[in-house]
Amino acid sequence: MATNSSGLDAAQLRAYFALMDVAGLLKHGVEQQLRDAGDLSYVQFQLLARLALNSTTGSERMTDLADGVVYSRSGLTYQAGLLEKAGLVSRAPSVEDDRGVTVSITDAGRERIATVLPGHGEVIRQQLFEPLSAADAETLADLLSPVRDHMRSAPPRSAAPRKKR
Amino acid sequence: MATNSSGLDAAQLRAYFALMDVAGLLKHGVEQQLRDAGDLSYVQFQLLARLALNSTTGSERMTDLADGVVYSRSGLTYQAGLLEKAGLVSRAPSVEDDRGVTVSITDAGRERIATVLPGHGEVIRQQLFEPLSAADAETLADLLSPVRDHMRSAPPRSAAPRKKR
DNA sequence: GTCAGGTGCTTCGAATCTGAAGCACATGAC
DNA sequence: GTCATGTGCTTCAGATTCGAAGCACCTGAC
Repeated sequence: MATNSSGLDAAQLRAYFALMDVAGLLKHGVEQQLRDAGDLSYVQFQLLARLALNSTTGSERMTDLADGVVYSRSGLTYQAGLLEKAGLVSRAPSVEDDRGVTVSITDAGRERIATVLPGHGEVIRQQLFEPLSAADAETLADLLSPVRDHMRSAPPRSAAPRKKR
Repeated sequence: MATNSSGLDAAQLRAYFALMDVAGLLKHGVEQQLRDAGDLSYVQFQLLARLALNSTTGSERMTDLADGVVYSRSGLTYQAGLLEKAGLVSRAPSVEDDRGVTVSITDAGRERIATVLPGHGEVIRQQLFEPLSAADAETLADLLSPVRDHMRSAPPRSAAPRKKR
């Protein structure tokens, strides 16, 4: 406690730094693989993966996507534009809400994900899980999943309340 | 295993996604606090903190800083420039190696860190450790520290080998 | 010495990211 | 209906990021 006034104990500090470092390094590694294997950025991969795996229809509204991925709305507009230009997703006005835009993954998008996934898993396995047992992985998941839920529930994520006018 | 070809099992997938999500959300929260409390970006905070806490002299070479923080060299040059302009850091040619630049934290830099740290810890505690027991934090640290070491040792981090000429 | 190749940092240009502001539609009060 | 307010998305300007190329110095072979 001598050299810090953060109010965190030693174990918490270790955990915090390790977590952020691992996530940063892992993102780097993954980003490289995705670029090489399928010309995708990490965000683009997340978006496609979410559309491909996380929903039965392969579509989702922009806001839900932005909230699912940790991302700003304007950034999502930008990336959705890139993905659309690449033919991996399509955008259409939402049926129930004329303001909304529904993003759908295309067949090309699914193919791209399929192309990239095996290598992706390989990188994760080598970089993240190499030093971890199967039980460790389970423990890690059990530890972090509640944290994610806690974080997601607390503050109003990407949709910050508008300022007064 | 039906819906993915990543080669990762269910627990690994959960752990991977939870890890990345938690890190992303946490970074967001921390970034906001740092901006409000001390007008620092996350990277800037990392750099200052590393200088303030991690070394006896309060100085370090650019490359070591870049490797310590997960960061590109050119990005570090940019941020070091900002920090220097803000008076939080000073740069001087290295003594032993005329190519090298030694970055040192200034008194103002130390003050800034001290200003920001308590609130920083508060955010971490609320967002990250709220759902975790003391034992959990320890477990997390023990799980992730080896992973970080593994990742740092394997690939040639920020200093990618130069291409042939 | 001197030369070739390696390393430390910066510069440059292009890509990406963000918050704030803007536009269009939705919703509810009246 | 009309109005005030809220929400979904995009646009915009500016900040940040990265990799590649450039420059200066260092190191070892000769």
